[in-house]
Amino acid sequence: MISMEKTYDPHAIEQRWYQTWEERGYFAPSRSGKAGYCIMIPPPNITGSLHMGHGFNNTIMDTLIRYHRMKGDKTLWQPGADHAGIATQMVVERQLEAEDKKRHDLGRDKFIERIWAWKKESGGHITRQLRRLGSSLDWQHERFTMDEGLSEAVKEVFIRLYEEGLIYRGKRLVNWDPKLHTAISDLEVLSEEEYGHMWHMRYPLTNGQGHLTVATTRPETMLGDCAVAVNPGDERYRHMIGERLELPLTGRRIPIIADAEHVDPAFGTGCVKITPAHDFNDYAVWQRHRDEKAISEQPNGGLINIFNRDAALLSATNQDYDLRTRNQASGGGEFAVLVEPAPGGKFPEEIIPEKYRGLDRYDARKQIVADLEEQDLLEKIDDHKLMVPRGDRSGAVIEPFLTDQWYVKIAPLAKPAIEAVESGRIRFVPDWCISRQIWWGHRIPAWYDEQGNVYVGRSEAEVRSQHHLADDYPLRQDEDVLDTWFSSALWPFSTLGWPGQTEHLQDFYPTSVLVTGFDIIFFWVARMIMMGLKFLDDVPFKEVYVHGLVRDSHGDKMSKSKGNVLDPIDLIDGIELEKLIEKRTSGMMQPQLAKKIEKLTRKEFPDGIPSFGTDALRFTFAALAATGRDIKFDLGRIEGYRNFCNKLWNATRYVMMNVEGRDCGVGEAKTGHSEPAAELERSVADRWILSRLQKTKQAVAEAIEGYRFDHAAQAIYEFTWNEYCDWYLELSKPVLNGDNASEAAKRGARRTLVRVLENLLRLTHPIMPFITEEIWQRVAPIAGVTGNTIMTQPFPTQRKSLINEVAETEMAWVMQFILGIRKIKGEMNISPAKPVPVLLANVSDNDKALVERHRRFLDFLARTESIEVLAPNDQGPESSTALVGEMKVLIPLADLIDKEAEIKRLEKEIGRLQGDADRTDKKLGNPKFVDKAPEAVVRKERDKLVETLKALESLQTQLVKIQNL
RNA sequence: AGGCGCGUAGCUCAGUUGGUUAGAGCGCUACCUUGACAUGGUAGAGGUCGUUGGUUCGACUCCAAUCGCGCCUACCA
Repeated sequence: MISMEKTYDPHAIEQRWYQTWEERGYFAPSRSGKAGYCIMIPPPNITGSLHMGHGFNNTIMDTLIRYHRMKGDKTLWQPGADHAGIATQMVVERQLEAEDKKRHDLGRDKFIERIWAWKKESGGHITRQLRRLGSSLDWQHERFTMDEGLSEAVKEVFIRLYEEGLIYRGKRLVNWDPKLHTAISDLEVLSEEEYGHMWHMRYPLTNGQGHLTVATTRPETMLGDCAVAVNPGDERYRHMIGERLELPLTGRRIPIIADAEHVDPAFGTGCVKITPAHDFNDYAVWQRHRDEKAISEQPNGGLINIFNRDAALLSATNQDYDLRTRNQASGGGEFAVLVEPAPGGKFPEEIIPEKYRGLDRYDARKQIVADLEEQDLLEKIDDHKLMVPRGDRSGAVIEPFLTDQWYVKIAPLAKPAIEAVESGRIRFVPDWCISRQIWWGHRIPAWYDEQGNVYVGRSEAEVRSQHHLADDYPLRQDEDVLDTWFSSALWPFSTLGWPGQTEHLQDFYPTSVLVTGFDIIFFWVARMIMMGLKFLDDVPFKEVYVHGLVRDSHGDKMSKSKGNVLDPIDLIDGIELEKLIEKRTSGMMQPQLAKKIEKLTRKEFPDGIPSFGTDALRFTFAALAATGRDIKFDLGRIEGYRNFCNKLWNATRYVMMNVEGRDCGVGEAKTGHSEPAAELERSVADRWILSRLQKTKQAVAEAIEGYRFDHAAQAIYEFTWNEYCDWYLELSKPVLNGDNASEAAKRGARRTLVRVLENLLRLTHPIMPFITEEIWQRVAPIAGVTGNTIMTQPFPTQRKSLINEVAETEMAWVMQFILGIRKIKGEMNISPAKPVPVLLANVSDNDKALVERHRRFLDFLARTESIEVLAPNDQGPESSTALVGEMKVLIPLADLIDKEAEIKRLEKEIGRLQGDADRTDKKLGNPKFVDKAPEAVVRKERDKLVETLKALESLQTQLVKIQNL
């Protein structure tokens, strides 16, 4: 047997054990298990690296998985990653940028090759980090959303939805990211309040009767106005409805229209300029009024697009012109654009005065404001707070933009999902825009011919054969790819082999639980439910465990720009201060923050971060995982749990020291537990700790089943530290080392020591896999348990026969005795090591028997010099007093005890008891209480009062005695 | 604006269906290198449970109002 170091060192064991587990295939689902238990990992982005949220999330999942695996369930934890379309493309584009290249220089195929190469090289980063957390994921079945199998599932879903008319292509306003040149969904847009201005602009009436003033936050969009709307009930403007205005700077004439729905007379001037191609609300107004002659006679029916894909004003000289014509010919293509001119109409850019063509939107704004000012058409500029929508990836201000995109109809899909969740009201989000103008992702399985007809199919060949198209008939595949979330929504079944009818699908769908944070995930969950119900007729998971966010110790969200990010790996391995600073300040978007971050970091971690090990980190996450609450991650907490690991380690050292090579009364090893091989005697301590263990097992199992990982962690912590170590190990010492203890008693103690420890390790393994495995390997053989790994040992179950209330009561007496003496010593400043003579007064027969039986425990733990039972009426000499029930434990004053101190001590105790007695007395004196409260409660109060009064009397006589000294 | 959550010891958090003196860890104070562990041991100080009102014999717990903080959703040109 290798000797154990005095201090637990996680590094020596963690990676070694993980490798062993993985190599031996322990993570795979058992062949034989009973019930199926399955969790899908929320697939992390391949571009990602592990953050605290992952740490927390995976700790919870792994705890559940290990628990169920030990319970004998057929358990699968499905690993994998998300291809993260936009994020990944951006990473590789940035690399190209460093080489002074653009993705168009490479072309689509080469660019995608390059992404795959990047994935091969760097995509494993996060999965390596997941391994460091001890996550027992079934790596043999790792999946990637761009895998062949998953791509099949994506295509299959797309086609089936298309065939049912649930996927369609349409021209709509979308959220356009002018930097990434793609549409994004509502969920990828983050609106934040920013300070801006409100421009009040005058639009002159064409009849020369003055003007209307419109207020806007975006003056440059006026070039695309098709009307000004007022509320029909607004007295100020009612008479003007139908009149025309001259749209400044353009020479165009636009109507005044009435729209009650959109226009709030109380806001701004009560007049709203309508720019249908660049504002979602205006678009809705336009749809309501498009058939009115005054609108429809506007250029392009009033739907006037003024921007190109960079959100600069259109210009015939820029590339969009060519792109657009090409797109019209191909019926789709790389950039599905804009508004085609109405027959005989103008191209959009021709509507824009030449002066502004080609200007960026913000340059155009400046110019237009200046020009309006010059013509005295600018009434005023107010400061104004507004919500500015930005792309969550690029940070660019999103432009509502008119394009052709693919959509999924949400309402018919959501309906069964809602019924399933019974969540009642969910807002029907506008249909889900699923096409993205990027290259990395699942390409849309649609082909166009030169007439613009659309063919959807699994492949070009399939399309040709299905529609009887000749081989040389020109077809061109849609250039767009699907939103990454489209494939994520299929994750719970695409990973299991769908559309094939696989064994995995049989065993593990629907999965058991989805573990996820609040984040954006609501929509992901909703989409998984919709897709699951649609294609498998069943929900994708039976339960959803939603946990909070991991924040820093002050409750702030961790973010790179705040410089308060903690890396779970740094907590595991530790990191030096300088390295931590370097890490926190490198690659910053705003380098000017670096100084502040450095200062903050130096203050908070003057010595860097020490190494805590994975188990301590996991235990911390578990202990902080209260439901519905964010986690404030406090280093003090993880330090405490590192110490806990050390405590467990050293308890083991003690046990090993005492049991190794000795007779532990363990017979032939069987599965589960072994029977005693030789005669053995169990002390009250043995019976007590075994009883406590049974209750702890139950508490831990119930806590895990109820997702109360904090309760599970606390139960384990308390049992280990406060019961097993503080009391039981100490109580075992006089037995194991005592000359007068029988061999049978020693055997009993050894057996209990080692077997309780072995149980405790299995109990703790789901939360702390590494240390428990390491220790278990040493302890199990001695405890009479065989097996290659703790991972597949049965989770401990309560043995009712070992619950022993008598032993617990008896131990409570022993503990009270010992605590009483320690308290006197502590408060009287007597060294705990100093043996004291003890006298007992008011002793019952039961007390006498207990003293006799547990004498060696009392002597050892209370350090008594002698224990003498006084005659029934003998109150003994002047002493310091503690009560054990009605028995008085006396330590004679002699030279040991300070009289004044003892008086103070007694007075304090009497005061406390008196308050207690008064309170209870008052309660019992209230007839309403006695009448109305349940019998049991009243009796309890009565008993309590009697007890308190007895104790009070006892201490009072003691006080008088000492005062009279 | 709507919805949800949270305010308990200096700090981070528990507190099951209302019923003894509201608990733990860290921190703090005093003492102790006792043969598993100083990443330790023993003893101790510290809370009118955000505020106000109500229900009740009894409220940290239930109800209402209010203050403070956070999140989600939506959004007015």
